[in-house]
Amino acid sequence: MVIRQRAIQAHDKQERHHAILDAAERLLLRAPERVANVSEVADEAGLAKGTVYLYFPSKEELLLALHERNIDGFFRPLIERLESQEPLTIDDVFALTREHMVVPPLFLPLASRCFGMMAQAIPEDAAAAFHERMMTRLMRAGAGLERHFPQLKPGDGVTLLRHSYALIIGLWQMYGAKGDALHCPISGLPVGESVNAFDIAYPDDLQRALTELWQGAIGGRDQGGAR
Amino acid sequence: MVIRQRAIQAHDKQERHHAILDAAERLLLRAPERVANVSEVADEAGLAKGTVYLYFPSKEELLLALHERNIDGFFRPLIERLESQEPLTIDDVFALTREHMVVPPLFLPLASRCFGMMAQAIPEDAAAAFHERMMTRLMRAGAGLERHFPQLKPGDGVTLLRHSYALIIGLWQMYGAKGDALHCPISGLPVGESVNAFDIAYPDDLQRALTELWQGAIGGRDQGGAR
Amino acid sequence: MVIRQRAIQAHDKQERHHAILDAAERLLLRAPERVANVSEVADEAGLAKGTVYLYFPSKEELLLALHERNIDGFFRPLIERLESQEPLTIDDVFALTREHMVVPPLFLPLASRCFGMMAQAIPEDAAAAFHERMMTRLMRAGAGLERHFPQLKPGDGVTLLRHSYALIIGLWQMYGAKGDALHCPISGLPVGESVNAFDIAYPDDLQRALTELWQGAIGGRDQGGAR
Amino acid sequence: MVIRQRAIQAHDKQERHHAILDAAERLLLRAPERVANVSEVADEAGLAKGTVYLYFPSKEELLLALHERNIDGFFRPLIERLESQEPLTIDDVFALTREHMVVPPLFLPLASRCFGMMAQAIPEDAAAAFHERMMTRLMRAGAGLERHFPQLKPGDGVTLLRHSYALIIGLWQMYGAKGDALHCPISGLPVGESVNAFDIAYPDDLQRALTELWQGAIGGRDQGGAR
DNA sequence: AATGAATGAGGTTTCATTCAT
DNA sequence: CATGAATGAAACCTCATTCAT
Repeated sequence: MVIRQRAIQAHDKQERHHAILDAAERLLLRAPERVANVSEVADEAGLAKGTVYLYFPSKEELLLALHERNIDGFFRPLIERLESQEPLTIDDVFALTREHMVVPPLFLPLASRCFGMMAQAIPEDAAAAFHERMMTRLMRAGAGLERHFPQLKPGDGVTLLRHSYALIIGLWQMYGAKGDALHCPISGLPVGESVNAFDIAYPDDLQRALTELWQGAIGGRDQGGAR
Repeated sequence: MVIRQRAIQAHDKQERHHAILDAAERLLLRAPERVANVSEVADEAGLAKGTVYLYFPSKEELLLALHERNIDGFFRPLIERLESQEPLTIDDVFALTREHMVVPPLFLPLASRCFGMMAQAIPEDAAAAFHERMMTRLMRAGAGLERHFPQLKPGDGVTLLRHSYALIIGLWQMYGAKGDALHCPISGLPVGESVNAFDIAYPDDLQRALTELWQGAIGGRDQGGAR
Repeated sequence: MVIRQRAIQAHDKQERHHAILDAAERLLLRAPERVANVSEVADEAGLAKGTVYLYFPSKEELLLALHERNIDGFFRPLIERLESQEPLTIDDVFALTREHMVVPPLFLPLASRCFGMMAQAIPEDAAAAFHERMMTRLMRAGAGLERHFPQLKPGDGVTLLRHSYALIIGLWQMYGAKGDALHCPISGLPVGESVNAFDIAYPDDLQRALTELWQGAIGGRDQGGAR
Repeated sequence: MVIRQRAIQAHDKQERHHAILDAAERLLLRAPERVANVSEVADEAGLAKGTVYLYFPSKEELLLALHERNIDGFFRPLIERLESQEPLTIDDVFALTREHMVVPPLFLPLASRCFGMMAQAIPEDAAAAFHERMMTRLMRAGAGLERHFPQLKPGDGVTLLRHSYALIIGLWQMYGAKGDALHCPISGLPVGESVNAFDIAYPDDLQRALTELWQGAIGGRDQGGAR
């Protein structure tokens, strides 16, 4: 994809921002385990290497921006749903999770990588700004959760979201980058034919784990959304 | 540390194996966030770089071996306890977890790193062998768990261990390498003073998360160890 | 600094020329060791990067123009003084040198840098033009010198100026950018406490060196200005 | 030149050290104005890039080492001569200067470049060590000078060497990298045919400048070596 | 068995300059 | 005239691994 025009309007810049993220996304989809270098991203976006650095201060912040876009793709509909009047069950939350985090092939690998990055490769201030935005999302969603599930005491909503996220990421890591075949729970390696006792895929495994977590936190799932 | 000149006896080789792992462990303890390079490990072990490669086929497999040693430090006492006649409560399991996984400063950072490695840097066959050994441990522990907690159906023990492990790792990653201050659940960044609603440390947070998971899986914790 | 929108009159162009040089000068004063990049110069001048290139064909020629302005600040009063009827001593020349070359913090670092540039970064014709202007100044000053110091044969005035300039620059380089503490004569490094035999600062050191040079060329300094 | 053997003996390492310096020297001779990159140096030496970094911690320190080798080529015979019983004239010193600093085509360009480097690219401790060695040489030579020229008071020998070195470098810079044709005294540009009033080459010009400097410091040259 | 010298791929970022608007 | 978005060359250094000794 070759972009010919210059991005002079703020609007065009937004668009170019997105175009670069899109390029990174395509590369990541093509080879999720590899960390594409900026050269490849630029090529894929039809831009010069230097141009990418006009839009993102470093490779790491580019990846983080992509991750945040993914995150937003989950939180935006979740919050919207939570803040609507329509009642909501645990299964509705799980469905949203599946739709926006589990099914998109990029969310989990990228989230996993971003954990490692934040600590070392993202400068303090950029990290703090990202953090701020995350917190806002999280607290809105947590508060919404508490409204829909009266069993949750103040603060429990955020905690539950946090624990769920931990489970989603932690469990995903056991399954490795493929995400469909069963992997060794601790090594993350695919289970060979000789040991197929736990023949279960990540989505179902996660569903079960989350159910148990939420059951422990909220009680029976049937109570969800009760007014 | 001075090493005997040559390791010819099998026993000596075992010893040198351990000496290298010890060296890697010391370096990792000294700087948990850094990945020591092979040179440093060799120096620390009082050996030459090439010698390390006589005992470990690659840097990654060295780290994996260290991780497995840590894992074993958890599973050995757990299985021993599970296979003894003495009754056991959920809290006993949690206490073992804390003692062997949470408190040792190396376990979690290394486990976290190994997840990333397995997918790309460990060759198929080495991974399979590691996997085989892990499976054995896991199934013995899972079976023991099922014996002690009759609410668990066959296979549930292993599943519960697996989900717990996911939670332990996933949650730890949110707290970053420090492990004491609270970090943003999604960014992994420390929570500033302005947002201190979740002022809780990893060990307590994990305890709560595990409790809810096990409660969901087993029922009230008071039922644990019931005969 | 706000600049009038467009420079159409020749006068406005001159003004903008100066504004850019002023900006470069301010930046250089702020961080003498750094080479400011064109972006910074443009920003400091309140202009766009491209605009700088309307006034200077390259970054190097911009620096050279600034250097020439500095040079002029020395030659103009020197020539004026030499061409006046008032008698003049060696010390008068040294005082002018100190005032216009040694004291201004920019002269020497910039002169030093320009030497390196001329050889490789300035195109032939621009260099020749610069050269032409320099020659004019130099010969006028040299001739004036010969008038005031009859010991000097024709051509000696220019030569003496040339050698003095070499000494000024060469010695300054030994003292590095700081210019106050003594540095190793050959390495340019500050002399540590253990070797403080030559505890002397650049201005005094230079004074002594120039005195000796002029003494060798002219004879005793007391003969200067003799009629 | 391909080097096949490994440098295991200390002696071989010295040799390889030299081989790398030789390679850098050849490249510099081929294109004095260019700064060869490490890749090229390695190629020229018949080694891999990494190997060069085994012997020199950085490109800058490599160049500095080359410069020091040059410096040594001047100081070693100078000191030897000064410390021998044989009488010595100013002209003898000038002859040594010419032979070891002016004639070798690399000395001056490299010295000039090293001035710029020391300030920013050489780490403190390496610079200090270099400095220490320079000081030793300089003080031995300065003391020897004072022995041969009794007009010099204690400390004057070093000072004179220092000022001479400044003149050598400063004047050379005016002549640019070519070193033979006349260049503009201030711009460093070659003097075109139209302005050939100062038709003199660097070696002669330097000779004259040094003569005047030493004359100012010591007195008539005929007094040199007088007992 | 042990050593450690040699290898060389790999990826980031800067910034002078151009040119479409 | 003025802008500033886009370009892309250029060069560094690290370190896992190999293999000659």
